[in-house]
Order: sequence, then structure tokens, then C-alpha cells
Amino acid sequence: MTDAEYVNIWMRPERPARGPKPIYSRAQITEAAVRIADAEGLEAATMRRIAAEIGAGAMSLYRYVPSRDNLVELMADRLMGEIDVTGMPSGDWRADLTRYADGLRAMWLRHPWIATVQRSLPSFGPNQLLLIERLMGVLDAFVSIDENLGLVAMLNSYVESSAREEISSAREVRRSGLSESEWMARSYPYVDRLVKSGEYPIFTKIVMEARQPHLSREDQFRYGLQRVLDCIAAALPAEHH
Amino acid sequence: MTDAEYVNIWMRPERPARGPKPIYSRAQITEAAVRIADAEGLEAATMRRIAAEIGAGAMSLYRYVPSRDNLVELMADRLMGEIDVTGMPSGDWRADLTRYADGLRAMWLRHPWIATVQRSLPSFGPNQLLLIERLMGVLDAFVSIDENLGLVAMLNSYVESSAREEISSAREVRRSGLSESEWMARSYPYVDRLVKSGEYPIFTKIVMEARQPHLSREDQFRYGLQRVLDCIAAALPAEHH
DNA sequence: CTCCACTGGGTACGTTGTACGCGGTTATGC
DNA sequence: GCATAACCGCGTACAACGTACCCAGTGGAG
Repeated sequence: MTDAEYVNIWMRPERPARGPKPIYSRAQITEAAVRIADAEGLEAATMRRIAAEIGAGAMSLYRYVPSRDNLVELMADRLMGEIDVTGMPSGDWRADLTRYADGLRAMWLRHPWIATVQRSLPSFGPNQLLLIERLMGVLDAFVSIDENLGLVAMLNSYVESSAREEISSAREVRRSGLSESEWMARSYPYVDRLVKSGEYPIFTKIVMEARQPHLSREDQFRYGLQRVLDCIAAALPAEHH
Repeated sequence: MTDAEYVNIWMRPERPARGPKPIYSRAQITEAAVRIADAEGLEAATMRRIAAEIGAGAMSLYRYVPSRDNLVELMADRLMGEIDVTGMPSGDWRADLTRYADGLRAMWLRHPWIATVQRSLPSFGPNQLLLIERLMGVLDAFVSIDENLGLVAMLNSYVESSAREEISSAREVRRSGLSESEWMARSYPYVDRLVKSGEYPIFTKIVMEARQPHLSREDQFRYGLQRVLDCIAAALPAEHH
């Protein structure tokens, strides 16, 4: 069987039968790559850099992984494994989904580079499969598979988009060394110019509002999450609200 | 004023005062880059390729644009300009938001590479600013700026995530040459193996469901959109439902 | 007129993913 | 036990990338 016949990573066996024992492993390589990406961004996790991290030659990695894109798939699935879904469904769907959403958000914030990987199609790694089983099991008894998919997608997109925002704002704040409220009106001459031009009243309201003290990001997230869960509740049979 | 002082693209003037007339323009370069990205993906829009497209030398582009990243920002803002928000707010918030959502979705499907650009912070180009004014104007009279931002984010994240899904599915279908329903269970030995293993009952239900005939993607989108708009309605003062 | 800020663009450098091939190692078939 | 084929780690090499630097030419300001 040639390499081309493995349509995705998860089909390709890690260890062959014959030949010398491999020194490294997919898990070790993936781990190193995640470590680098966490610290310096996904684009810093080059093949050479990852190899150096584990003390290997650059080309050795290709004995374990067919391409960098595939390695990124491995990394993404490793991240899915960080989301704790043990004991789901527990019988309390609202608690289950809250725990999942918190876990997903925390994972995104630990590994912000995940925002830059776009899955061509969900690659169905082992961790993602487990997640699907447990997570969709939560509403499986109440709604059709179709509706379940829609509701879960709604929840995911809320968590991901709010994490995206938090990530990019955190990066900008770190880069500029200013607090978020200072950032907009004071240290950004462009925004200042727009505000002073008077042509953008609503944009100006947003900027002014950003100067006020606000809920913490965490509280903001939880508030929005409750609203999303309310929407989900509205889609369930009345006896399960 | 040195280049470094222009904190973003929109501050940097396109045309200087003195010297020979430039042959090209930012708009022309951006247009060419968008054309290439539409046809072959964002990664195909390299500086050399864009330059060749308009008959320029590669390095000439840097007279108009400080870096490729900045050019991508220009491209993204150009896309925002495709979303028609004239006449908003019209007084019928539901119609306005529906029109916006349709426009956003259509734009994403015309330019699927937009899914791969992650804005570090919203870069507030002229088209995006106009969009903000018109779009947030729709609910501005009914809710606070904070709530408005949250609701608009909710709408955006729904449209974007459903567009993301549609894009990646379309790409996979195009690559394999199979219809979507065939794709999963028949032409994907990995999925088949997972189903046959019996360890993933819910995943299997999803696969089986995918074989059934379904609503078109368009209808699916509109159905989900109505649900999102219902959630928005629930957040408005009762007299505006 | 003289300047000199600007133009388009050629050359070159550092970095990337990875194809290829080498010499050594090991499980398998005889 | 031994030849063989499959596999190991990895050095070298290449094409493609973004872009720094430099140059000769150009045209408005003084």
C-alpha cells in the first residue's frame, strides 16, 4: 500500500512492523510543536524548529508525519483532548453544555494559534470523535440529529467567536503595553482621527463606551453564554427546559 | 514622518506630493490580488504573482503597500465594500439584518479565502467603518451599545461559521468530485471504518443522516438565521418584536 | 536651471517546506 | 545463520516565498 492511499493521517499507522525502532514518536513531535506554537505562534513551529526542540534532524520528522499540514491536524486533535467531557451526558444538559463551553474557551485561550488553523473538513481524530460522542449525546435524547448539529454548531460558534475576539484583543494589548481602555482612544491616532472627524457617530459611541469600566471578559462570556443556552432551551421540548 | 509612524495602512497616504506619477494604484493592486485569491486561494496571491497580473515588477508593489500583510488588510476591507447596506436602518430591523446576513454570506462564498485571514484587531478600513455605522444603526435605537455589539457579534458569528462550513464542504466535494452524501460513507474508508467499528453510535447517526436528502444549504442557512433573529428579538424591548 | 523626493524594478538574502539519497539497523523468509 | 527488504536518522539540495537594498530615470518645487 503506497502512502497516497492513506486518505488521512488517522489511517496511516504510526509504527511499521519491520526496521529499526524509531527514537521519536508522533505524540512527542506533536507535543513539541504545540509547546512552540503556544509560546511563539503557529508560524514559529517550523519543521526545523520542532526537530531542534526534540533534538532531531529536520527531515527525521517526515518519518512520522507526511507533511506539516498533517502535523497541524495532529496538533488540533491533541487540543480537542484537553476538553474534559467525562461523565457526559450527566442528565443536566445545561450544566453539561456550560462545562463544555468553559472547557472549549479555556482551551482556545491556552492555545490561541488554533484560531489560525482552518480545517478543510473536520478531520475526525480520536479526540474529536470522543468529543462528538459525549457532547452530542447531551441533547441526543431530546432532538433530532439535524437539530442537535445545529444547536451544537450555534454553541461552538459563540464560544469560538468570543474566544477569537479575546485572543486578538489580548495580543494587541500585549504588543502595545497599554490597557484595553486606553488603547483605543489614546494610543491609536487613527481611531482618534475618525472620532474627531464626526462622520462616524456610532463608531464613536463604541469607542466612548470602551472607556467605561466593564464586566470582565469572563463575566461577559458567561452572560452571553446564558443567552445562547436560553436559545437552545427554546428549541427543546417544553418538559426539558 | 517616517514609515514606522503610520500605525496602520489607512493612515499612510497613497499618493505623495512630489515625484513622477505612479503607474499603478492600491486599488488596482488590491483588485488583482482579490482576483487571484478568488481563483486560486489566498496563498496563490504572492507578491510576484500579483505583480505579474498587473504587468509590474515584484518590488514595485512595495511602493504602494508596506507589506503583504497590509495588502491582505486592504483586500479584506475591499470585500466589506461588497456588502450592500444602503438605506439602513430602514425601520424594519428584521429585514435589515436579513439583508445584511445574506450579503455577508454571499460575500464569503464569493471569496472563501476570507476564512483564512485573522484580523489582529478589526482594522477599521473605510468600508468596514461604513458597515459598522449602517449595521449597528439598525438596533441602535432599541438597545445599549453594549447589547448591540453583543447581538451583532452573535449574528456575525452565525453567518461566518455557517459560511466556513459551507466553504470547506464545497472544497472537499470539488476535490473528490463526489456529491456530498456519497462522500462520507462511501468514498471515505476512514469514516467507513469508524462506522463499522460500532464504537461511535452518534457519529454513525450523523453519517447515516447525511445520506438522507436534506434542505439545500441555502434553506438550511435561512432556517438557522430565523432562529438567530428570534433570539435577537427576545433581547429587544417587547414593542419592537 | 538645480535639487531631490519620488518612480519602476533587478538582484540578492534568509527562511520555508520537503524530495532525494545515503549508510546503518532490524524483523522476516529461507 | 544469513540474505533481503523495510525501515531508521538525517545531510544535502531546490524551488518559492517575503522583502532589503540599490540603481537609473523622472518631474514638481525653489
